Amino acid sequence: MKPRLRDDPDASTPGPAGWQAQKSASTRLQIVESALRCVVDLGYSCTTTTVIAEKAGLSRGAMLHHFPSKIDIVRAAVEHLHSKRLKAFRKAIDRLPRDETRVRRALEAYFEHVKHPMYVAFLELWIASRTDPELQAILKPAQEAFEREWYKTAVDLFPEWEGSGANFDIALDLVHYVMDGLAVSLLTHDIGEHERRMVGYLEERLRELASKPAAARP
Amino acid sequence: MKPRLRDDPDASTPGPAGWQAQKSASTRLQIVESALRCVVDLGYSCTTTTVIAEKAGLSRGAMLHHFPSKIDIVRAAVEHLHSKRLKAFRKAIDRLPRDETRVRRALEAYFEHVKHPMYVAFLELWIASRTDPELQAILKPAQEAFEREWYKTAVDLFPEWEGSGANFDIALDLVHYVMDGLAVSLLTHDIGEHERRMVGYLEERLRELASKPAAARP
DNA sequence: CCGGTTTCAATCATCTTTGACTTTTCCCGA
DNA sequence: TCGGGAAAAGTCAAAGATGATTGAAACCGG
Repeated sequence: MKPRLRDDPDASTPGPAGWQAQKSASTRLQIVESALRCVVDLGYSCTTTTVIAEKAGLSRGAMLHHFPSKIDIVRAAVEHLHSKRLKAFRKAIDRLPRDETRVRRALEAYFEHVKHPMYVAFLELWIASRTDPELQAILKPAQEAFEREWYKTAVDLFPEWEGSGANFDIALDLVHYVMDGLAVSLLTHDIGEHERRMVGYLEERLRELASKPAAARP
Repeated sequence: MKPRLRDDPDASTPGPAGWQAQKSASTRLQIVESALRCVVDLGYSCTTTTVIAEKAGLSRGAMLHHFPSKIDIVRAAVEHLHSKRLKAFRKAIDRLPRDETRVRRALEAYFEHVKHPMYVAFLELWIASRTDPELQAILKPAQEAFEREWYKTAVDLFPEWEGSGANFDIALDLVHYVMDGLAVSLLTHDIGEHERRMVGYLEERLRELASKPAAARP
């Protein structure tokens, strides 16, 4: 029913060592991605070990061999999610041209980021972590790392803003808050004119903040 | 253990009809508020009938007499929450002076609104409703009603903007998205300088949108 | 004072989720 | 070819949540 591991094209470790054990990392990846799919499709509270195993195409017992407990799956899933978010974001930013369209394109890259199902998973986990200390202990450091990376990326992308004082921080905050608000809206209704117009408006505000005389950073 | 219903000071119906049945509406209110408290304190997924009854000070059986099923409690809780949000919001708006400080004060009123635990409950339910059709069927109409009311309130508060074309809509969207983003941020960390600064920035943008030449409404 | 109705309490059966345990299958090297 | 060990599958009991049922207590009208 399930193809042999050796034939599994999902194997992402091209290393020469073809251990059987090493190959079973593919199974772990399947489990982790199944868990994230469950969070997106069913919500965090319905993400039970049973459905994760079902969607991953294994038995529960097999899964609990790789991850002794549910929290271990969650931990691995969060790390995987964080890594994917970061990689996708950096990739999108790295291919931006260094011309006039940078602002617009960076905004749209970030907008794509929050439209992605990955961000839905993140929001589900984020909300759940409010009342789940164990999850919070896992998610908070990952998110803080992401935001630091985001800040660094922004500085890297707009080096000329670095000296522009508080305007730069305000711009980042503005993008952050508006995008989060958009993400929450997009959870329940499809994208429409309001959302697109807001991205356009954001762009104008960013250009304005970039050109305005620098406000003193407190 | 529980005071007699007749002595219950929570009774909000000052009508002359002192029916026993009428008074038991107080018990229903207790249950509903307990449910909302549970959503805020424990999250929606941990809001079980058992803890609701516990926090309300009744037995589970007694509670299930008033609300035959859990979804009935949720329905009543959503309606109560919606009503409370609306009333609190209108009250905050109605006492705003009609002077220059309107914009700032309206913003702060809305900020207070999203800082309130009530809004945490709403967010929890909103996220949960993404993957819970039954909850969505209850929550979505309530939220749409709230947003319509919000729009009407805004028009009422800033009548001179009504003719200012798309700028008015953009201003409302902007406030909406930024405040939602702030609310998500405030879920997990306390309010700080970033949040306050953003409210200040929002105020500037609203004044700008109000004074700028009207953009054609599409 | 009494009977009926409403409110409250307690118990029960069912279902789901979880983690531990046991068994079977498969891969690799000797 | 065979045996060791990892991977996968299946089984089990404990805990928790839900809804239904039954029994007790309080209140009202007559």
